[in-house]
Amino acid sequence: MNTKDRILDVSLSMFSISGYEAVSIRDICGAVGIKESSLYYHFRNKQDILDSLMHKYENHISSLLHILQSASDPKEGEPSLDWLNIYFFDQYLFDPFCNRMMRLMLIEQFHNERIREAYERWLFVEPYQIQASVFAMLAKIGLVPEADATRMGHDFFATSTMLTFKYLLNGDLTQERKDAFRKEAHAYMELLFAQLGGNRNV
Amino acid sequence: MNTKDRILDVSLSMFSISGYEAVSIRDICGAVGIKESSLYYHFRNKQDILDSLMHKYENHISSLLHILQSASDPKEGEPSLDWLNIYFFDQYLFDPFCNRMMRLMLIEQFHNERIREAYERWLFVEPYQIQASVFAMLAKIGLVPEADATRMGHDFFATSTMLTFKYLLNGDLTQERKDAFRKEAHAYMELLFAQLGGNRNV
Amino acid sequence: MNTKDRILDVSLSMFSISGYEAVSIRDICGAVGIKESSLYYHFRNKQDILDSLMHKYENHISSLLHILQSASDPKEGEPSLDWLNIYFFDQYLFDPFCNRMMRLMLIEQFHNERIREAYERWLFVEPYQIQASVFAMLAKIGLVPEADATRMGHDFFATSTMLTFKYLLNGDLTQERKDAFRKEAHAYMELLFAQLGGNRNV
Amino acid sequence: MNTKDRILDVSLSMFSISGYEAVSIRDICGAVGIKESSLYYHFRNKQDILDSLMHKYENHISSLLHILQSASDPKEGEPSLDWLNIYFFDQYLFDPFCNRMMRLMLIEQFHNERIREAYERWLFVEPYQIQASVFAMLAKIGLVPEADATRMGHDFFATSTMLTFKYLLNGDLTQERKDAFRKEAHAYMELLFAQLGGNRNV
DNA sequence: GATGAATGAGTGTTCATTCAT
DNA sequence: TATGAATGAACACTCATTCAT
Repeated sequence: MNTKDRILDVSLSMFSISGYEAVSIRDICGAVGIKESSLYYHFRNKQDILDSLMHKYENHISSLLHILQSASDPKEGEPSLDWLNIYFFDQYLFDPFCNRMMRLMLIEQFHNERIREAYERWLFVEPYQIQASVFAMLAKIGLVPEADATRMGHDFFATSTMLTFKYLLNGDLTQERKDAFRKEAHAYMELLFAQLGGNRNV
Repeated sequence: MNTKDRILDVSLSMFSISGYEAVSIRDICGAVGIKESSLYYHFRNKQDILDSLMHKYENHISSLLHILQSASDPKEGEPSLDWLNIYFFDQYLFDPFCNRMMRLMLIEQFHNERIREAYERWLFVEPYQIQASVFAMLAKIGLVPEADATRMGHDFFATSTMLTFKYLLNGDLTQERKDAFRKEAHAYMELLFAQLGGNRNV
Repeated sequence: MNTKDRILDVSLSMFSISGYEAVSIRDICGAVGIKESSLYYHFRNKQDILDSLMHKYENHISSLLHILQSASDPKEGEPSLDWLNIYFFDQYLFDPFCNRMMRLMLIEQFHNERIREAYERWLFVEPYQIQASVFAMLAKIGLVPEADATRMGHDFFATSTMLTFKYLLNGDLTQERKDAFRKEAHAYMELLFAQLGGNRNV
Repeated sequence: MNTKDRILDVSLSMFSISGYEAVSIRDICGAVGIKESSLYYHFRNKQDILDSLMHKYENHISSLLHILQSASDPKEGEPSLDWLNIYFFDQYLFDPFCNRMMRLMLIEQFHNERIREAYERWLFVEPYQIQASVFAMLAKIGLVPEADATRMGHDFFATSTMLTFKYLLNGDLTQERKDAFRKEAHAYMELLFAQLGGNRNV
């Protein structure tokens, strides 16, 4: 990893825990192992680091969404818990970069308008829309009764949001927390699909 | 309001938006209208302001819980939407002091162990236990089937937590956000109790 | 002298020699004998020191002009070399504060518009107008032929300006330079009035 | 123009306005369009740029003096306003390089001994000697009475020095300022020679 | 000729805090 | 209760400069 990326990496780790203001350029450079003046070769100023992180996150997310979009295509039949585990949990919610960025947006939501909008968008608006389109798709392919799709989507959104804040954006992201999150999420999914009766590979 | 309380008030307003580190003694004193040196007559240091806020919040909450406990006593029959509106929404979630304190704990959750514990406790642990005891009570008085009490409690907790983070701890606490919260919460309650059939004054 | 005035005094000494940019807050505070942070109790920032000096100079000059105006009133007969020595030389051109301020304006004429205007005004515009009014007065009281007043004023202005730049705003303001200035100025005055013939107390 | 000359050109422009200290290597390289490290291929350090400028100026001046010396030789009869316009005004006082160098020496007169000496020499000593020799020559060829030569020389020096500081080393060197300078200088020359009576091509 | 990457020293400025009054 | 004056430590940042490529 080059110096610029190491600065970004270290900055994100620190910002996502202590907040932007509480982390000094000294702190970052000390952890990266460079002199303070060297940082300014790579970034115009402290704010530029934060902006670069936001930029990187937005790129990351949009490429992730592209993968998700094709992966969620129910060509192989139907969504499975594997899909949830691999794409949604491991590659997004549990992913260190994404997780730290969510924490950063959470605690720095008032830092500037860009972060506010990103926080609102990626923690609430987009997740809501994604579940809506997923459950609409499930209804279309007959896996979920049309009449229940909206309600089930709401519940799913509420539960995954609550679990995210409770386990993934609260304290250290330990294996215990990931496991607890996964366990409760899976239990909820079982319950959800149990309501539908029938046998399927959730 | 005396100087000490004005300092606390102003500090909370600022801390809950910008975070502890980003707010300086200068900022606080400027807003209160006193010189920086005067602040040290009322507080030992900056941390002491934060500690006092936490102390005040804990007192506030415990007196609120006492009221709630007696008020939620189903002597008058059963819980109603009035109860939810008055005690839970207006006096807790929407209350400026409580709301700001929740924001403060949210964005300063890593500041020290006390705040971490309070955040964990008041945003996740206690709300979960309260709903659990409420739904247990509802089951005991026959309003809710024993078999459904746990699941309904879970769902209620997930929904109210999600709505809290989405509407009340995200951006300014405007009337629009309060209304949106109330509307969605009530709609959810209707749905929840509709599952039970029967007529009641929820 | 209080701290604020000592800061101004030291700053002027340094600014007028090395220029604003070349003098650091560290330099100033070192010479004054205070810590750098203490300076910011008295001045908002470095620029504020320069602004205060300009403000002080403008006040000083205008009060000086008031005195000059009444002093130059030819009630006692006519202007004399004493008047020139006391009011114009000693209290203005040779005065350490005024002299340093002129140097400062000279070398910092491009620093900002305020200094540019002051430089233009106090080194060229006002001196020209003052000599014009003085020679007009001399003509009115018959000391100088009407026909020669304008030309003599021009010459006087040219000579005193040249001498000022050559001796008083060039290198250290030593006694030698002051003496050289006074000598040449007096010689010029003798010459000037010699042209008029007659006997007078110049 | 090669890179080295472009650096000198840009540096002089900036130094003569803001002063040596206020102009950074960054500023210069930004304006030239090279990276900071590249500058050190052409100059040993920042001071070396200033030294090169002084060196260039001294060369320029001495070659100018050679031309002047032969040109001022009254072989063609006598000095004319053309001579003044072409050699003294256009090629010296108004010349962008010379003008900027004079400003630089003016505002950086305390930077080091070399600049102090150059300032003293080229703004006061040499101009005084040149006029002295010119008027001596004029006296020798009978254009000016022996008795008046010294006084006229003094006056001429005073006026041209004053006009230089007032119009050419004060603010931007606009066409207006050049015109004002030329107009006043010519008017003064007319006056000076008018005193001598007779007819000549000044 | 020019540059990418780095650095030690220094810049102006703000920080929370102290203390005599 | 409140403030004027001060301070050590830290702040983000810029400086001129170096050196391998």
